[in-house]
Amino acid sequence: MRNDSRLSRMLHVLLHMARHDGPMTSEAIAAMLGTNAVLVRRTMAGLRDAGYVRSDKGHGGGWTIACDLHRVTLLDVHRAVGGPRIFAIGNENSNPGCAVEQVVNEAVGDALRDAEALLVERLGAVSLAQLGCAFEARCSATLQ
Amino acid sequence: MRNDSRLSRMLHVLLHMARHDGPMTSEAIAAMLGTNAVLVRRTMAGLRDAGYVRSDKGHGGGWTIACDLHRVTLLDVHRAVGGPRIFAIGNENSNPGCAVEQVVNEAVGDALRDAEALLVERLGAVSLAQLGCAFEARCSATLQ
DNA sequence: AATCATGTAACTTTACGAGTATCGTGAATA
DNA sequence: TATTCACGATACTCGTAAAGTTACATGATT
Repeated sequence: MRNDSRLSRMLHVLLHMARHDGPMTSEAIAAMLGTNAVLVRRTMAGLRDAGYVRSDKGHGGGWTIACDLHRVTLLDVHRAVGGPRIFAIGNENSNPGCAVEQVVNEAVGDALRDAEALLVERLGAVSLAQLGCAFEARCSATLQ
Repeated sequence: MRNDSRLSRMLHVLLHMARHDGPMTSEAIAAMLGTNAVLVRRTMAGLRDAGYVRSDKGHGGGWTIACDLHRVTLLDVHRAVGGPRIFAIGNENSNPGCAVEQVVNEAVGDALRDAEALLVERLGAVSLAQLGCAFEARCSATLQ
C-alpha cells in the first residue's frame, strides 16, 4: 500500500478553505488534490463528524470550516480521518508464548511506543491556525 | 497489509540461534516462527549479506551466527532486512507546487522525521547481546 | 420541475509483505 | 559415484487497506 496521505491531504484542504470565501464543492477540492469527489466526501466525512467542517447540499452548497482553527491541532485531524495505524513495522504476535519472543517484542515495542508518543506530541502541538501563519510567513518571505 | 514483522522475527531467530549449538536449518527456523522455509531464506539473505549470519549447504548445513552479538544493534538488523519504510502515513507529493501543500508537508514531515530519529536512536542503542541478557534476566526472575 | 451538491453502496486498482510450489546447485555421506 | 540434505532462486498467489471509479439516491436551491 502507498502511504496513507489522508492527514496531509486534509490539512492541505483545510488551509485552502480557510483562505476561501464561501463553501467549496467536493469537485473543486478533488481537482485541487488531483483526485475525485467521492474520495473527498469519504475522507471529509470524518472531519464533519468531528465538527471541524460542515457540508451543505444543493445550490451554493459544499464544504465550510466550522471550527476555531486555533483549537484544532494536526493530531485532531489525524484522529478525525480515522488514521490509527502509524507504523508499517511491528511485532508478529502481540501475545507470544515464547519467552525469547516476549523479550524481543518488548524491546521493539518500547522503541515504537516512544516514537509514537513523540509523533503524537509534535502533531498535538501545532494548530491549524499556526500552519496558516507559517504559510503567510513563507509568502511574505518570498515576496521580498 | 499486516505489519512488516521482519525485524522482530529476525531478532527472535538470532536470539534462538545464539543459544543453540551448531547450525539451524531453514526448516527448523520456519517451524519456530510458524511460517515456511522459503520465507526464512529470503529474509535471512539480508542478514547474510550484512555478515551477521552464515549459511551452509548440504549435510549438517544451515544457518550460523557469524558476528559479535555485542557489535550488532537492532537498527543494524532492521537495515539488514531491507526495512526502509517505517511509517504507514506520509505526504502525497514529496515535491508539490502548491505553497500551502509545501507548508503542510514540512509540518507533517518534520514530525515524522523527529519520530523516526528517535526510533533509530532507540534501536541503535540496543545490541543483540543486551537482548540476550534481558532474556536471561527474565528467566532467572521467573524461576524465583 | 430542473439543477446542483452531498451521501452511499459496490465495486476495481494498486502496492507489498507474506505464503507457496518447484527446480537448480553444491556439500556431506554411503 | 549416487543419494540425500540443505540452501538459492524463480515465479507465482494471497491478504489487506488506501485509493480510485461508477452509479444512483437524497435533499436544497432556483
